[in-house]
Amino acid sequence: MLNRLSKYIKNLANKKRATLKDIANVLNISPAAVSKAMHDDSRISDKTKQAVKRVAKELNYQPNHIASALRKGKSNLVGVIVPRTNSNFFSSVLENMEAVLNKAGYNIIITQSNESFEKECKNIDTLLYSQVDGIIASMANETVDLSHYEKIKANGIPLILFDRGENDLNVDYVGINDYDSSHVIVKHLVDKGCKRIAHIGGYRRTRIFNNRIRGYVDALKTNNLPIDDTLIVESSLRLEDGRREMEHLLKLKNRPDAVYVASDYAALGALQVLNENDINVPKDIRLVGFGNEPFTSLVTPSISSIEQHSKDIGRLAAETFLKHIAQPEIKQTLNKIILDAELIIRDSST
Amino acid sequence: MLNRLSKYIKNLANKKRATLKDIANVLNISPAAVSKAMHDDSRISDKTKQAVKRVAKELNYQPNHIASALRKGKSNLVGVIVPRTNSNFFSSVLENMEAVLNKAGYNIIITQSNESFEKECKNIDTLLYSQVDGIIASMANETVDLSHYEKIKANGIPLILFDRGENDLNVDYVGINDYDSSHVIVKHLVDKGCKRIAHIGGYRRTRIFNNRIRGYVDALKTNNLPIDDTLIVESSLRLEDGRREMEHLLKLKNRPDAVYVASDYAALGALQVLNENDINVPKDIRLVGFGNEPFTSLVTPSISSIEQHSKDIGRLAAETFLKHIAQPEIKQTLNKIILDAELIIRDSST
DNA sequence: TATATTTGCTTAATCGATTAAGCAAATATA
DNA sequence: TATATTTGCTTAATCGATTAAGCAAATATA
Repeated sequence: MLNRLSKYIKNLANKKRATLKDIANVLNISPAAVSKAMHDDSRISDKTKQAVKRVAKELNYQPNHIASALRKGKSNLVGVIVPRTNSNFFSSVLENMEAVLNKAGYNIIITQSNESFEKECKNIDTLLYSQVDGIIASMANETVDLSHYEKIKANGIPLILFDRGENDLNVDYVGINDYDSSHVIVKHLVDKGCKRIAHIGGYRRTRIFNNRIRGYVDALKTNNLPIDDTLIVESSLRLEDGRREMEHLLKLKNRPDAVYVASDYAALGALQVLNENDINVPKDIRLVGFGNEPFTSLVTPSISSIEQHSKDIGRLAAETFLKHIAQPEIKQTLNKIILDAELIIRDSST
Repeated sequence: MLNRLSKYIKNLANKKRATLKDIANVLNISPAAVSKAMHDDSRISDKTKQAVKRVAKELNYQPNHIASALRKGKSNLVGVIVPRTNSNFFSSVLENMEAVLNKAGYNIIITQSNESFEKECKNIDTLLYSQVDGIIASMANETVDLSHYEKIKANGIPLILFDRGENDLNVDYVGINDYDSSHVIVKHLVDKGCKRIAHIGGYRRTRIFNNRIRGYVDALKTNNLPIDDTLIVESSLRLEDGRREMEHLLKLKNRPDAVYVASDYAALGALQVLNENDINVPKDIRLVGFGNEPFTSLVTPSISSIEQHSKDIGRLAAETFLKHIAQPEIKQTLNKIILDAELIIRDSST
């Protein structure tokens, strides 16, 4: 046996990787016995187990996950689709998602849609080809047609959405409460004595921005404030959109005394315009952003913002996937996990 | 044949996924012929190809990449290891890397080391188990021992390092020229009339920070400026480190007239201290950071910084991998691609 | 017309790991 | 001592796709 072993070790340089069969040959037993020994099957003797493990180490054996995936019909891969990774929110979600899934023996394949419907379709195809055991996704802004997501459901693997979801799909969802966030912000500003609160929002056709606008309008009603359509604007919420809309709001006869911006980037643009016009923030106009991007605490004055709990969202989305895997009999139904948003109050609104 | 087809379509609900065999059964030909037809083999008639493709569509056939990977000994997966995704630099690298690899039919598995040596070892094991066709990595700060990277080379798959590399490994590397970057920065500050240039750097034990310090010292010599050890400090380069070291520099009898900080976060901390002490930037003290983080253009005054060409690094690392795959006969040798760093001049140093 | 070549497939093995079924030897139980 | 059970393996099939080898029919060439 020692001869066989040393022969095999010599061949290591030539051979690619050791397989179960190689170990079996060294020990003169069947590959089936080796497989069982590696998995500590109770019907294999301790003596054999020890021998197998020793030889496995000696040959630097590494199991071929692809072969095992094919046989078991399980790849231990989870596909993830995000609009982009180049954002603090999404990269933080991914980080925590990965941590949870890794612990459970899963790896993730990350793909980006770049907010494009077409790319999103391609990503789904790619992930299905790769035989992923499930898909966790946040929808692109462009996406309206949902047939490609139905394809995932038709494949019989779990689909979990986060942040950007869609009720019609009837799948699990993890996200924050956009509607309530607006209430928290408006209440905070009212408490500070604000009476004319403007809202620089996103486009209503995107669910999350629509919810923020609805929340804003309802919160004004709740606080007995009039609704003034000139104080509600829709935009793409980039930095320059924030600048343009803030300049516009400053030209109004009756200026607002607070601005709630639905994105931190646009909020920063608004802040730049306010600073340039020597308008004191927060004394003259109070400002609140959304997303708690790192720079909100770095600029002067620091910007109050909504923390989206990216860590929890990543963790919960991963755990939801694992729950489905553990109990495959449970049919996928609409099961929403909505996290309470948290307002981080900084200098711009104190 | 129509009967067979409709039978199969009916079974779709029960059956998981259609396979080559299913298509073969419908058309009453062999699975081998179906495989060849799908790949447009010249020895298959057009009639059969059309029939196969029609039935494939009808049955919603999706090739099982795992089976094909096992047979072909090629997973079309590339493993990537980054210290973290939660950084503008790394997420941008990943984005561009993915774009190039996707086009070539590869998917990427992203793992994070969190700057931990132990996690990095685990990541490598995971990726090797997954039978990746290659690994692209940026080393954790903690990593000194390189045996786990040798394991990748022993496996016979290409290894490409970027940003954080190591000469001893003798593998391809893509990164910027840290040493030259320091020269560019020092020259810029000298051109602006600065005579006492301080350097808040990282720890010398990390290769890239060591290179930046060496570059700074040599550039001072080149410009006939004296080297003053009180103006060189090493730190972890977080925001609070920048604050502390800047406060320290301000207490010197002979204050610097410029500060070159080896990270944007520390540079921001330094800027905050300067602003708080009513020191005019750039008039009294000029400031330059490193990394071109998005916030450098957002703060007041905006911070000059070094663009690390994350897009190019991602693209080049991916292309280097593809080159190795295309020409497997080429032995892996030390092949460095060093990009010229670009100084983005902003208000803090004009 | 006789032979050579091409076309269009089939057959059978393979990539590694896993598992149901089964068998002989060892041990336990009646 | 005779039968039942347990232990420790082996045999053989399987997961889907791919491919080398081969064969018969069709077509081309001499």
